[in-house]
Amino acid sequence: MAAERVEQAEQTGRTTGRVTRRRVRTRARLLDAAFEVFAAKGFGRVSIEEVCEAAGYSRGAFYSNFDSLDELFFALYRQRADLIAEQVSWALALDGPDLDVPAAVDRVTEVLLLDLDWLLVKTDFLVHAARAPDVAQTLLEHRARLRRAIADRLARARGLAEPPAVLGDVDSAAHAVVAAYDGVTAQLLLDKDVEGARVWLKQLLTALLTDGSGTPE
Amino acid sequence: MAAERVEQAEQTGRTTGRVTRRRVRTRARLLDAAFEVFAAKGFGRVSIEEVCEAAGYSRGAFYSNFDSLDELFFALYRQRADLIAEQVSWALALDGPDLDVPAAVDRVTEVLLLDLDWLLVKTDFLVHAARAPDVAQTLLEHRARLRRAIADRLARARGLAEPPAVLGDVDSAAHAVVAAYDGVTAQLLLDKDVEGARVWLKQLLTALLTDGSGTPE
DNA sequence: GTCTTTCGATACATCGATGTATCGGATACA
DNA sequence: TGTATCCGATACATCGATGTATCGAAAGAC
Repeated sequence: MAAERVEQAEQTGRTTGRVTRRRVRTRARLLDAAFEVFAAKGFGRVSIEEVCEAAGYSRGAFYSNFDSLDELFFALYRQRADLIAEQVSWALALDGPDLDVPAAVDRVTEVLLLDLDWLLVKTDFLVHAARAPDVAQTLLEHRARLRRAIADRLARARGLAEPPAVLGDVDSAAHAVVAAYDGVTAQLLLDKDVEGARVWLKQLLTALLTDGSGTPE
Repeated sequence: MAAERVEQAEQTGRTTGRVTRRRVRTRARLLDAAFEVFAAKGFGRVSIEEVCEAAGYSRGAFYSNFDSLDELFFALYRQRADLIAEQVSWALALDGPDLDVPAAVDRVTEVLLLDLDWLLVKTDFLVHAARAPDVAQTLLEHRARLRRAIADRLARARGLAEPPAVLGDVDSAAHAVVAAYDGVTAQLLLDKDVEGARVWLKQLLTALLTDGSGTPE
């Protein structure tokens, strides 16, 4: 029942009927608390009560807003993922019509590897999605959108800049960019060296996106 | 107490004192069952009892062999990871002194992306390790060994083949290989398209390891 | 300000998982 | 084959988490 209410609210964008202020606040706080707790302990080791405690609410509040931890997790992921996606497309759009590859790589790298906690939660979610086909579907669509955005950007730049890589089309290149990101993430989750990861990702991306001929201007 | 016994047994490679046959068998069966169950449901959603049931034992057997699910998980990871590592170094060593890059890539790719269940468990373990520094340490060492093996192989091939990539040294190249592997894994976990992933990984690796000048012979 | 509706806190019932202690059968060794 | 040891099954006690039902208080409508 909690889920239906929320759905309704999201459809209108505003609260429908008598769905209200207080609710939005507590829902937001629950989500924030969940983020902290999930990041710290991992989705699999968190109880509903822990989330509520961290948020300063009782379980009553939780069950009034969500039906299960899974649902909350999903909502949390959507919220944060959308936010990141926005930042990325913003970073990609910064240049004029022609793209300065190294600069764009720099900007995107900053955004993507900024928050270790987010990477933790995101990876947790990946593992979760890997066993829930419908969730996986959603995640795949997110990833596809991201790739599309990158591919579009690269395509626009292609005419002016040098040929990009050994990878044939821009789609492959975009695919490679995402793969590199995921790859670097894995290492980062273990060694926690954010700066190192950032440097390494930049290096990797430039290697993938520019030909062997050196940095383009 | 279960842990100490096991440690002892692993040191000698054979059973010490009165540690014995039956034990080894049930331990192995518990590990196999754990693999299945973890792959199917994810580490976070599995109870000790479920593992025992799948293995055809009672919880008594479990507590006689392990102290916790975490310990079993760790043991399981080591077992399988060592096995894979062996297969990989075998695949790498197949060529003579000089390396046939595409062929080696083919072979390694077969080994690495063969078993979807293993990827699931492995990723679960990564997420687990990301929050347990000592476990992370072990995993990092595993990865370092793998990179070293790749780097060594590349170094031996370098003299004869063409310059490899835009990435400077062989260490960077090895690093990139691992990153590509992890990156492709993420996608594979979602779309479950093993063949596609294999093709894509090959493409990515050849792009990283051979210069833009085309496939080397 | 009142009145109605909604939200969230509390209390309760239940369930499943954990860990331990104990015991009977299996196994190695003489 | 006898015997001492080990292994794993069973039973039990406990704990924590879940979900629900109920109720008082807050918030919006008028």
